[in-house]
Amino acid sequence: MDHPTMTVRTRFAPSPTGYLHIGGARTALFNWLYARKHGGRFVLRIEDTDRERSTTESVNVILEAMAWLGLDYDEGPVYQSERFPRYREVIQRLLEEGRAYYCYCTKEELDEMRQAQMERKQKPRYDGRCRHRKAPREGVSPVVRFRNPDEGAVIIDDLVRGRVVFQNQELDDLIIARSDGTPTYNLTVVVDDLDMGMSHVIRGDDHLNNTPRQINIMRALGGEPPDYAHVPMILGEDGARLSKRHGAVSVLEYRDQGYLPEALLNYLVRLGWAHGDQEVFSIDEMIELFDIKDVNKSASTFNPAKLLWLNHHYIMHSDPLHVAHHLRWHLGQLGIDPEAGGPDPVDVVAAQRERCKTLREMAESSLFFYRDFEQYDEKAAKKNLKQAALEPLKKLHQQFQALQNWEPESLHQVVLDTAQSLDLKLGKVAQPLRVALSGGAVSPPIDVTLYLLGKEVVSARLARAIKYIEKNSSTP
RNA sequence: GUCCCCAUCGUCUAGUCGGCCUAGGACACAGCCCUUUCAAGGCUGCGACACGGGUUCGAAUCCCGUUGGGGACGCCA
Repeated sequence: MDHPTMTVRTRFAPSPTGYLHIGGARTALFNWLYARKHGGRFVLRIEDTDRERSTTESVNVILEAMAWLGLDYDEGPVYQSERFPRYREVIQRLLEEGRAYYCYCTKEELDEMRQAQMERKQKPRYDGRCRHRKAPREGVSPVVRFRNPDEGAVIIDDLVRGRVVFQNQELDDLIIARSDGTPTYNLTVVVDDLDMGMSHVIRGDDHLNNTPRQINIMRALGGEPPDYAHVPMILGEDGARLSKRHGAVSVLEYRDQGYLPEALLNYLVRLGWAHGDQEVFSIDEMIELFDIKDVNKSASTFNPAKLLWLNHHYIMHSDPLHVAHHLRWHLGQLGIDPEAGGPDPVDVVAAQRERCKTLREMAESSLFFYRDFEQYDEKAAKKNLKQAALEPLKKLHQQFQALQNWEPESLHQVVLDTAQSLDLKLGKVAQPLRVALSGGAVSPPIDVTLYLLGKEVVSARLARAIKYIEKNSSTP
């Protein structure tokens, strides 16, 4: 099976008509993993033969998403729009060899035919009425159809589905060139998979039905079909195919929401594939353990909650340096330049990672480290910044100003001592302090928060809080 | 409608050739513990072999059917 002489070549072939979605990303991942595992080559091909719908903007978004995911390709991107001469040549050859013919049927005629077939409860398919037409029809620019075999069957030994058999009678003569001469999908895929020497075609389940047609064209061209692997679809929570209405489906949207690429990859690889009870896989482990033959046959439902859990896991357990790299980007999105002042993002990551499931969330709840908050959280202030907090805060203010070494341990001791000396429970001191410093009721542990903020900022914010209490709790 | 495919907890899944499965893990959910906030962490609980027939000493695992779901049927890819 795995001939050492035969190098594995896989490809990801999106059509640039939108963003890179979750399902496409998983297909890309599977292809990438398979190539990497076998020391093969991974090719990126842009299927932009439909000029109406393809945009360069969409190409850029796809490339950006691939780069963010870290799915690097060894060849490409190859643009099908640049290979039209080659497709024309192949179409011409099929025409000359009688494997294809011109069809002059109008769209109206075809619609009629289909409708009639539907009414007869038949599968709508082209009946081949132009197969033997000799003369062109006036005023109609023809399409080219592939002449599909009438008899026999196409057997596909799919790497994930097993053997699937299609009767040629079920297939019709599909269009391989539009009336404007441009090639269609089923032709370009075949030509490219052959020309590019693909050894394995790993793609979505929705292409399973196209496969026998493609194999027939390949054979007509004298080519040997690659191995196919049709991976199951990803469904939304309502059981329908995953789409925009199920929430975020674009890869870059996940980036923007604060997901780590490795978390998304890890989630995706576990959709339809498992290795025992293991849930977390590093990229290297995926490459080592993944095998397309182990992919499940059934569709799986996209579960955002589990992705979120994985993301949190990666935030907590990855190298803080790495997480900080991504956090910087998110801080930047919020208009913060961490280089311009404030704590090192690496320290922020260490302080925040338990309580933030996304980097976006972490960036947002870390804003107070980098700039003054506008106002106190209403509830938190009402509960904590009241008369009773005045004395503790004043005392803390003094103590901190007098403190020589600004370290978490000594800061911790100050808070402890203050509470003790005032005969208060720790919460009565720490919580008002937290609100004074962060503006809200939630922050990293108070000593860490103090430490990261620095003496100057702590002093200023305490002064602000004291003033706030004095102003607000003075009864008129 | 026709063809193709699929079927284990709410979700992702484990379940090597049928026995070790009174079906395991993870997410979610609930409760308890820990606790200076929020978390994190620990423990416990809830919860599935779609249904009906076979085959067999024995089936989640094999066969058939039913039902349910998905996909394809385009001068889209």
